Amino acid sequence: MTLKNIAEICKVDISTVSRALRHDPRVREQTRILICKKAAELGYNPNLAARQLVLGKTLNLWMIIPDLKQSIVQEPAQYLSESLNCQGYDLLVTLYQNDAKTFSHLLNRLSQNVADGAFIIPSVDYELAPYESLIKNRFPLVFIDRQPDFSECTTVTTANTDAATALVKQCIKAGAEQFIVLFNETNSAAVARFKGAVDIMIRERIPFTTGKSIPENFSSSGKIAVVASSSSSIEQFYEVNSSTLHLGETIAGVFDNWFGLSERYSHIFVCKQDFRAIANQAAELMLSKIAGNSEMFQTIEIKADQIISVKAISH
Amino acid sequence: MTLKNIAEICKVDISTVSRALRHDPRVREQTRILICKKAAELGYNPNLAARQLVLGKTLNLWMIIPDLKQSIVQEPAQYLSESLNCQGYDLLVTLYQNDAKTFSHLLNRLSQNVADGAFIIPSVDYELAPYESLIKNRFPLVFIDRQPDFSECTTVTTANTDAATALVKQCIKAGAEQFIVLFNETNSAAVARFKGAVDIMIRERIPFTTGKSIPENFSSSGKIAVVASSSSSIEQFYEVNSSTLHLGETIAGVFDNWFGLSERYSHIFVCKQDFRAIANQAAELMLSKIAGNSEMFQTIEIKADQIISVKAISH
DNA sequence: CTGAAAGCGCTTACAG
DNA sequence: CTGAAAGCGCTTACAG
Repeated sequence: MTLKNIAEICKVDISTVSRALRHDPRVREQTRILICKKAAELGYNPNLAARQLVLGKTLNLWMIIPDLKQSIVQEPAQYLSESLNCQGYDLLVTLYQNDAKTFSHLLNRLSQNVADGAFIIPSVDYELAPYESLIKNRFPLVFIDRQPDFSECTTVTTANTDAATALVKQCIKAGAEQFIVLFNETNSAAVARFKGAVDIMIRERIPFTTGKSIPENFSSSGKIAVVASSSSSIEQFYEVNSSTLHLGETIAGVFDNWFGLSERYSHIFVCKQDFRAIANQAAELMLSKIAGNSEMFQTIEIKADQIISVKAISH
Repeated sequence: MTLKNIAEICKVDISTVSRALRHDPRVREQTRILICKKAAELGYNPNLAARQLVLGKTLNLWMIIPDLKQSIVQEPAQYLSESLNCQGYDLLVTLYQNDAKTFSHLLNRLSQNVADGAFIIPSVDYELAPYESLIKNRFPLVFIDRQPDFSECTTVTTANTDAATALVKQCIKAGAEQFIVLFNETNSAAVARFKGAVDIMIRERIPFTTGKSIPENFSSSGKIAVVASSSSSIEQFYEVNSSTLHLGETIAGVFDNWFGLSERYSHIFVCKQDFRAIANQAAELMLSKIAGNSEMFQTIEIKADQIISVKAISH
């Protein structure tokens, strides 16, 4: 069922059908009504590929993500999808499974006019190479959470340095005297958190380590806090060092969610990223890039929502 | 950068460029090499919309899902994405946020030639209406986990009735004497689980309730088991009835994952669905539908992987 | 082995 | 208010 079929049935030109269906005011109401009625009867649906070809835009936006397990992936995807729908765009989520080949494949698709822009959460390729062609062609790209190692990119992320500092302060307030800092992921978000955590410890002369085990110079009586991006890192650390850690005495500080065994810790703090604000900011930047208003590259940091206490025992 | 540009530069016809780039053996090797070299130099990328228009296929498959929070969504999405990539398809995940309007919108897109087929996890519309046009046009559709209320559909799901029966048996083996059955979701998967759970209880004359609270005729000494699709349903029940339930004595049985507070229960059983098998089966059905080999509608049940014991205390 | 031509299903100046 | 024509960027019979 195409415009041509409808044109034949209504005995008008195909161009009139096209106009009528898009409610072009130039077509006579009577003609329009007839055409729309027939089109509905026949179950006409436009062929989007044809429309895209002539208009040069797709009204699709891609979101390229490593997997579906992390909150930083799930939540922005939901919020973006919602807010972009209202703007007339469809958000299409594609997974690269932390695989560099698949990642390049998906970036390549973007160069083939499948979308008008893309949100990217990178995690395998921080080099310029796979992005080169997109960047040369000024394809609208917005990075979320973490960014590649080159400067020609726009990124929306949490104010991770400040957030990590705040998280550490909470732990100190709860009695932490020594720290294990586990922000070891090799991405810009973890690097910022690491900096935020370590800076304050150096400033306050608090002993800390960034290794996988508890060092000898840690005082056996000093209360230990472990800070990390996810509870699984902390749990893993706990298991390796369970002989030295006392059950129910360690303090834990993580981002986003706590999924660990609570009984192991005396206090658990969770720093909540403001995913809704991140998504809204990313959507806004994308739309202005598509409109051609924002040629600039910038990194926008969103303040973390709050730090909540999942568990606190009085001592 | 289009075929036309390359044709001009190489001083050949556009059709020769098209053939050369697709390695048509008819073009002379020397010509092909020149063309491919130039195309690479110029960073040529085909316009997929144009190709789709002439070929009448997109090599895209959509997956339409309610949200990203459930394992039944996350895991099949990952496995499908992986296996379909190998077959030359891109899997595009779209979210309808449990919203009927958005859901219809996405189904409508499918009628507009955006994909060659779609995997659907329904949860708002079990009626025929929104699917009608797709079904009339024999658009390849594979439902996952749950299915709509009409028969013209192909579904891949867990053998939920058997799985629920097995889960109940585990609880009985662990000492359960009375049951709370919470499979209350209004979808085909929950209905099958409900049946599997209740059937065996009736057969074995075990007292059970399907309500939101513990009924009076429950013996106060008999060990209680609660079975549900997710741990959050059980936790919610526990909180409402915490005054009657004894801490650490109830038995819990759920599907997929345990996220609850373990200390409340004496035994926790988790029935693991075989998401990999579900995804593989769904992919296979989709491909044969696209190839036109499978006009049949069928429901395929995948045996649950296993029931694991997350917590068991000896008594 | 290569070219000229038609066509996929749309949109949109340009005439009338 | 409507039609005839060109064109978006490809692919593929059909000739030669």
